[in-house]
Amino acid sequence: MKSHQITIIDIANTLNLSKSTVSRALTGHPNVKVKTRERVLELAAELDYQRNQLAISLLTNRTQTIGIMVPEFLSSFFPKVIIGAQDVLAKAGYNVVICHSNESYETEIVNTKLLLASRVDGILVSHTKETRNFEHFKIFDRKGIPVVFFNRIVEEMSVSKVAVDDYEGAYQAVEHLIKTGKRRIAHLSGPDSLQNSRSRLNGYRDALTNHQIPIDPALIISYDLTLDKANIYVNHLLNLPQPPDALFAINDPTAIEALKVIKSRGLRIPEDIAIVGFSDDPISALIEPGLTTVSQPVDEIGREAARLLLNQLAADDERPEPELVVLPTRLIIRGSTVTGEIPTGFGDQTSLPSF
Amino acid sequence: MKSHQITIIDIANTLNLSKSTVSRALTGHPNVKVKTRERVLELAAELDYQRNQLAISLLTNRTQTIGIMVPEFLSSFFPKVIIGAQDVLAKAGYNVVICHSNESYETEIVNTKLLLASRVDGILVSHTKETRNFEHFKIFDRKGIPVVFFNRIVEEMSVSKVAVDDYEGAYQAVEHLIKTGKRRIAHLSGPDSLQNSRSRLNGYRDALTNHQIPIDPALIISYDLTLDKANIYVNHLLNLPQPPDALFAINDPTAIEALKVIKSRGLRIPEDIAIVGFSDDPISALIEPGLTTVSQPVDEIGREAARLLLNQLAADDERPEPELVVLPTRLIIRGSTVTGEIPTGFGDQTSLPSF
DNA sequence: CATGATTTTGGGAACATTCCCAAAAATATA
DNA sequence: TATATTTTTGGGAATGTTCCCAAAATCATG
Repeated sequence: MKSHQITIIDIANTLNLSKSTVSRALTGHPNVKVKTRERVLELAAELDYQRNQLAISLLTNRTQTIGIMVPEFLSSFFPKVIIGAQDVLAKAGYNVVICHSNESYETEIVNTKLLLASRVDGILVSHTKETRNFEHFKIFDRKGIPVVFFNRIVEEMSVSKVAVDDYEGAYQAVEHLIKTGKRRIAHLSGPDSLQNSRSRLNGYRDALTNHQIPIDPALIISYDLTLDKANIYVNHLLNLPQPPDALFAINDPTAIEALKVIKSRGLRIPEDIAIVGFSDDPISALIEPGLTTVSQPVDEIGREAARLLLNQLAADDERPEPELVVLPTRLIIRGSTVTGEIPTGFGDQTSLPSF
Repeated sequence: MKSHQITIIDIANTLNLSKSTVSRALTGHPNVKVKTRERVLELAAELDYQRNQLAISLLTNRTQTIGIMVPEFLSSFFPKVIIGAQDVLAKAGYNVVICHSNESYETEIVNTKLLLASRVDGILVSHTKETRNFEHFKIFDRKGIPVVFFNRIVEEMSVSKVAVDDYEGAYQAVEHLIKTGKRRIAHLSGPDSLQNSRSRLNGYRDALTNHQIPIDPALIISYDLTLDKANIYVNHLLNLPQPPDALFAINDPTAIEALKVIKSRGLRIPEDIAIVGFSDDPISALIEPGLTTVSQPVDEIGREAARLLLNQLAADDERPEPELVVLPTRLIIRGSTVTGEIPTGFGDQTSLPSF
């Protein structure tokens, strides 16, 4: 049983004013006597009046709400992005609704309908690994609701996007492996449906080629990011007649899974096989050996995506040109690729939260 | 520029019907001719009509939205809770708005206002470690908006709550240490403001007392969960004239921090000092040695909290009695407390997500 | 075929707010 | 003091929907 909500009419009646005047007083409209405004504000505070955003939204057709859709949020990556975006959006007066599609295309479609139904003013999206058809996002575009992609971006849609330099990150990771003397470098890649997966693969390829190392297709395995399968693929690689002496994994969870397999087989890391991941998950600094990985400015991805969305939202006449922001990556070297001076594991300043 | 939204009036005009009839057809009201309903549904589908939830909310004073407020969501704990809750709530037709207060009392107050302004139908809350005054939550109660606490529960409010058996979990953890021969067991406790922190401390105390081990106040340190301080306290404990031979930490991040310090001092785990955490964070299975910890049914906490909220929401006449659900914990034994048969680290089936 | 019963439809109020325009009040000017 | 000007206020429409009640249409029964 929700109790009666105080409305401007309640205030108007008590003060013998019209709702129009009360509305003006509360919204800071200039045409209202100072004395009257004071009386209204005082009573409003006293009654703990809260303006009903629903009514305003109905009238203005704006909900001041942004939807953020991510494929999952169990790893620290997306929560960090969300926190960054939320911070920027909150300062601009927007609420945020978070959806996670659980890497399922079906769920993503459902979420899309949900966000449409709750009449969000815009959305920030990182699509699922299953998504190959983007019609459900184009609906937003057609309705004039701005869409910004981040992390996993969609080339076929002309909207603002935030990515990191996946190509360069991968290139540097592989180059680092080459410099430590590795020659048979395997790549556990992600699904072809993900743009960042394709870019990382390209970076891997070009780094090898530019260092006159032939590309061995047997060392490139593309998989669907289902971790228990990573296990199988790593074992497969290790069982090759000519097993790899290094592994560049599409992301940290995959790299960690590989690390488990390799350790359990009694191989030495990095002497027998070196490992590099991608994203610098907090776990990567804690395991042993510490995981060399390509870090991304995660928080900044969220902030930047939010800014691009606000840019689109700000223009009330005509949509501004879509923008593409590519943020830099940075190679973090730990014990999984080098021995000696670099402390193995536990070397980094990480801030784990408390619960 | 948002484009015009299709309304029931558009449909009514096209079909020469009144908005009332169209509304009935769409909502499945029985008093409408089958033929008419078909025509309406057909046109609605064709025009991609979406009912405007804002208008309905304004009318019914229900937003079909639930707020979830958590102190942080960088660790895997709260995201998992949120996923569980969201699943249950979505099936009951509710949307979810997520707020994180970043362990800040100030932010929590701001979030409270936000949720109040967006007229949520109910809230699920785990308060910050700073929160000692709960007036901002009582406002919801007074307005008839049900509140359910989980994980960090508030004793002074008579609302539904979901907790785990912190006392029993702590008791078993400490008893396990005693059984492995440890006698000087330290406890790095959380702030006194958290009910679960107090319960775990009680479990620790009673386990010692029941095994005729005197409680040494020098071995109990209560801290504010700021991880860099954990470092200091662990060093302090190790520097005692009679250092502890075991450490029971309030949570896994604290335990992992302790593990780092202990390893860096060259002590053996568990021979010199054993460690137990609380919550079974995915990291705990990956580090070396694996961390013995008290696991909680995280997903189920969220589901149960959502169910209790739905119970409160369902009764449209009078609020039902608040319920308290206490879920069981389970001790997960790993290499940080025992040597030998138990695999050290990497022993568990963990599912890390992909990004 | 008329009358009553039932099904189907339409009109208007209500939800809380803002905004436009007109009316009223206050103030300035002659 | 009368008139013009400015400030302040009030009334009503509009937003999109549901629900109630009355009106209209259809159907059944004698």
